[in-house]
Amino acid sequence: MTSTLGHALLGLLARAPGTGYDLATRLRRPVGYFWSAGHSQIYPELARLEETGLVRHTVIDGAGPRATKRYRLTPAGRRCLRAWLLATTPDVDEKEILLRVYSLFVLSPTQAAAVMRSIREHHRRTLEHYRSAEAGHGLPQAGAEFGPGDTARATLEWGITFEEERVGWCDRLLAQLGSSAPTAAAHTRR
Amino acid sequence: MTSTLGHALLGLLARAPGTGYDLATRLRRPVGYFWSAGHSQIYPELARLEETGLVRHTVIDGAGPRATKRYRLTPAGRRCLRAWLLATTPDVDEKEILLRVYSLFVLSPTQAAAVMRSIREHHRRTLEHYRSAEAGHGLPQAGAEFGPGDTARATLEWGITFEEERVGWCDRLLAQLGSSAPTAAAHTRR
DNA sequence: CGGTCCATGTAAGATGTTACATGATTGG
DNA sequence: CCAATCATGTAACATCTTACATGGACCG
Repeated sequence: MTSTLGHALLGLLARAPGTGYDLATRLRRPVGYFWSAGHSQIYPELARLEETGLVRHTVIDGAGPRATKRYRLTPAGRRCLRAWLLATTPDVDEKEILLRVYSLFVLSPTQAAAVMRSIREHHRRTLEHYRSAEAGHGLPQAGAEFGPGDTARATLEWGITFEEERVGWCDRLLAQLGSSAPTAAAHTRR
Repeated sequence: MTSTLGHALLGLLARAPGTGYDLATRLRRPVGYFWSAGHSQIYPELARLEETGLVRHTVIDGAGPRATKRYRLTPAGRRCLRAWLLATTPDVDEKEILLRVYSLFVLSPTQAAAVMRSIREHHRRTLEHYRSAEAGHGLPQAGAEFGPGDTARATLEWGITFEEERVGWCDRLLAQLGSSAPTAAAHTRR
């Protein structure tokens, strides 16, 4: 029911309470390194989250012509965030994956490791797909001229590099999580 | 004036003519590795491109209850695509960068190299920014507990790895462009 | 005879961006 | 005095996703 932006806000509020304005700047940096939203999206979303009982505000004194509202996460909001992180994800997009990782600290290390393993698996599968596309039907081999085949190959190679790095990144995070979890051995050759 | 999707379609048609349906599948794979659009976006966009004179269709026989239309790029469409590729871009997003590279073959190697250098510069600057964020004010160092600092660092490290790889990728493409014809002529293919 | 591929379109809804609107305080 | 920062909201617009609608050909 709750949108991606809603979960992003819950994740930010899980770190510390804040005003809508504050959340907007915290979205720009550091979350903004991979995703952002304008304040015109944030204010209505906070109102919606409050209606659902996931956040709650108290009026504090501050600048601005209207009341300054400090929002904080409710226990129900924290439960909602945890449930979202643990939900089996069909085919998530980039920003959502990074957003999940960003909020992963609300879970126990064991649960966090489980989420990371499923993210790793997702990237590993995509990587396999790209590699078979590269080997398969294929892009014409580079000739003397720089042509459509070269630019198509360039974008595919980018995808391969990207996914390889992502799998490695997942592995590093899993190691940090102190998981003795055996990650399906024998990974990425190339 | 023309949207990103419009330029994507022009880029696809620069490779080969095709129906809307065909363009939709060509967007899914291989372009879809980094960006995609549904047919409900594509059909109206093709109509708009035709109004502007950037594409033109001829009715061919095919399946479906309606007329099957094969679209092809007009000379004006090719000019528009080239102009878009060469336009100085303020702060482009990921999908747009990869889309540019994908269509880069319509430019001369010299022009393509210039575009790649500006893309490289963009990534290098972002990388610098991330690195100073990492060194600077900073994320608390890893403690015994896995906490918000660790997930924030993880996403930042991802950004750094990502941009590093991108710069390297640009360099490899530039090398390929350099070894290809340094002669500025005969780029009017097809 | 049911599913998938071809093929084109419209409509409704969610999400994201840009602009309008207001106003106090602080610093150059 | 001009600009930026804090602070909240609405409105209009662009874009993206999902669903509705139609129908022939071919395969199992």
